[in-house]
Amino acid sequence: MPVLETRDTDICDVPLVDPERVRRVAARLTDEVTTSLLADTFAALSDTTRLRIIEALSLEEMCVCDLSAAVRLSQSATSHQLRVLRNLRLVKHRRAGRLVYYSLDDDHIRGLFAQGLEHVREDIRR
Amino acid sequence: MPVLETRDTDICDVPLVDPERVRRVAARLTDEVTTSLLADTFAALSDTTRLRIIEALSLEEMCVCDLSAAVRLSQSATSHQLRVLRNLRLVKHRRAGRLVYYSLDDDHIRGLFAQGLEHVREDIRR
DNA sequence: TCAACGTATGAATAGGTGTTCATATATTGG
DNA sequence: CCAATATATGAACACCTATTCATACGTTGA
Repeated sequence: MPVLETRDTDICDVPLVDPERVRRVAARLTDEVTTSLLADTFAALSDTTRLRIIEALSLEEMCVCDLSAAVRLSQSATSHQLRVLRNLRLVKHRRAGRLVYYSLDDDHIRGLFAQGLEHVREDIRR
Repeated sequence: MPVLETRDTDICDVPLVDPERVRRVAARLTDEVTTSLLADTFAALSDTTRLRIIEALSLEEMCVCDLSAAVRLSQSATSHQLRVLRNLRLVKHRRAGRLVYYSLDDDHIRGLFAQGLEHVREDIRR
């Protein structure tokens, strides 16, 4: 977590152009806790390997071995990333003997993924 | 960019449980270029500082000075982050004398932000 | 034209992240 | 109960990122 600057007296080191606007906007910003969780959620989607994992699991439930093959990632790396996604409660898992099957546990993520894709594709078109 | 593992002969180092499924899913994964752009887009949203900037600019157009005050960040750090967002074409800017006004240049991002917020808030509720 | 001001940027640095390698854990077949 | 197998995890390492500090750049008022 980067150090957040605190300015009690003067908020900014340069004179404000429109203090009223600054106050107004600052007052409407989402609280820190929520923003932090939001950042964590997007961070889960900010890596190509996790995106591939998420997309794969959004298609079908898979065991770790098959998943790692499908996304072309080592078993270990796949497992590490699955833990990240598990901690964020984006995937769920069930045991089946020695196998562990993972699947998406969050429809919002599917939605974010889809909406992000739409944006990128439109961006590519230009 | 992390090193991507390549396995020509054997895709995985462990025997596959369901090779057909692996093939099927792998075939449907989004191509690398698009996935990479998608990851970049989400990466822009994966930091609380940038999220605050994006939210502020989604409310009102602001000059760098006022923006840095509103999001409680140094002028320099704000400027650095604006460059990141500019490179991703998420914000646009216009000069007004010595001032430079920034605003959101991407409605999709507003949508992603909103949808992400919705997810997080529902998550907090539980 | 020059000083002042708002913004941008390069370098340095501290902290974070993703992978690999080695190994531990859990489950089952024999 | 033991060997084999699937998955998980800790440590190490290379790379990336966000901030600060110093300074450069661009614009304007005097």
